[in-house]
Amino acid sequence: MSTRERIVETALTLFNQQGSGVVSTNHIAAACGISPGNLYYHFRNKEEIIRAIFHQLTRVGAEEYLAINAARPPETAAAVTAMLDTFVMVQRFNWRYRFFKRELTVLLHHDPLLAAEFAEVHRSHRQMVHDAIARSVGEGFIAPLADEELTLFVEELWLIILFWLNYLEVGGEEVNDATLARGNAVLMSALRPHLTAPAREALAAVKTKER
Amino acid sequence: MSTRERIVETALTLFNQQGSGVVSTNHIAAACGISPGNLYYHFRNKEEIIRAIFHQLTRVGAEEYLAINAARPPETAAAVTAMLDTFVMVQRFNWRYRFFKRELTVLLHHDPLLAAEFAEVHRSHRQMVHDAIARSVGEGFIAPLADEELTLFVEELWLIILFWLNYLEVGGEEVNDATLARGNAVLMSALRPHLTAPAREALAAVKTKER
DNA sequence: GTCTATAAGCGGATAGAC
DNA sequence: GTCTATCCGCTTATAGAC
Repeated sequence: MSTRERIVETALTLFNQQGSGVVSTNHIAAACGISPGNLYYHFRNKEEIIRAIFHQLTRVGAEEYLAINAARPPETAAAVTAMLDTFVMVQRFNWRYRFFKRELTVLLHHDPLLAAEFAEVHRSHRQMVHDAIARSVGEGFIAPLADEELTLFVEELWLIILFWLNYLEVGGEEVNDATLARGNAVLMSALRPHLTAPAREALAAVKTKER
Repeated sequence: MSTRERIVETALTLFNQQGSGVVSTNHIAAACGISPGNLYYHFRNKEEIIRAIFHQLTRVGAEEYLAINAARPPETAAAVTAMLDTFVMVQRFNWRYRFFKRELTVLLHHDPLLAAEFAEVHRSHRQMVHDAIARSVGEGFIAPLADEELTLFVEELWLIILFWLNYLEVGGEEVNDATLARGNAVLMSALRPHLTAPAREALAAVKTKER
């Protein structure tokens, strides 16, 4: 692994443990076993390291999402399975980059360049949720919605996905498999009133199989 | 206004504008027109100022909530009106103390004492939402729910209320009357599938009257 | 690419006079 | 209650040798 990559990985670990605010470039260099000067050879400043983490996060997230959803067949059962798998993937993903989500608003306030980049990714991800729901309506998995209702529904789902980890943390709750699963349960609770009868059956079938 | 109160108000303004991370105690003292030493006479450190803001926020929030909900009559129309008024109140409230919500996870990570205090308030507020929904079920305004479903539904609503402002900010959207109103629309969208027929009629009546 | 050394500045916090 | 003066520690960032 190159020095540059080691800096990014080390920074991610320290940021997750202690928060990016209290971890200085000196800390990162020391934990890497390199000198501060060397760190500044590879990165202009701390913001640039954070942006590098963000780029990695974006790339990895897209890959994992596509691996689950790119080629799923159009059956309701497959849709339900893909949806549940995606929920789990997103939760694990958020946990891996937890400092970023935890400090998101502060980081964006601090670095306008990062804010612009994130806003674009944010919109495109929300669009992906929108497309996924619209496709599911077409497949008879979700009950039809007016355009405006669909937009609000997507925002609701996307907000839960984005902030569940923060919700746990501000409530003083530990992040573990049980609390992450509860986040998925909240998502399902938001989704349930919109499911069609076949989807409910498919969901029940998947759940039965899991036991 | 006492010096202590002026420090708290000035700090709130500066934190909202620039973020608590970049505003130092020196900045606050200068903006107050007092010396750094004097500030430290009134507060042991910056965390104590932030906790003072939090205590004000908690007190004001409870007062405003009770003013709307304490003595509402048990009719469905009154329940719908109180609910809508509460949504608007909460949005304005979050905006007034926006730095606190924006930086919440970071602030709590930084100050275990604040974290403990906030967790308690958080639980009690969530319980208030729970009680309000349970009462509305009793009044025939919301369709009956199993206990587990009710808990998930409350978490869903509470999460939207807590993080709508953050959601807007991370998307690079301006916070204004229109985007705050959209937050209320998302809340209504989450609520709508659970409303009973009389509640839908009452809601439609209120909306018609508003025009 | 990597190191050492160091400049320059800021933040938190306190002592002691008034 | 309020001020002035000041200390300490730390961070960011750069210069220049190897």
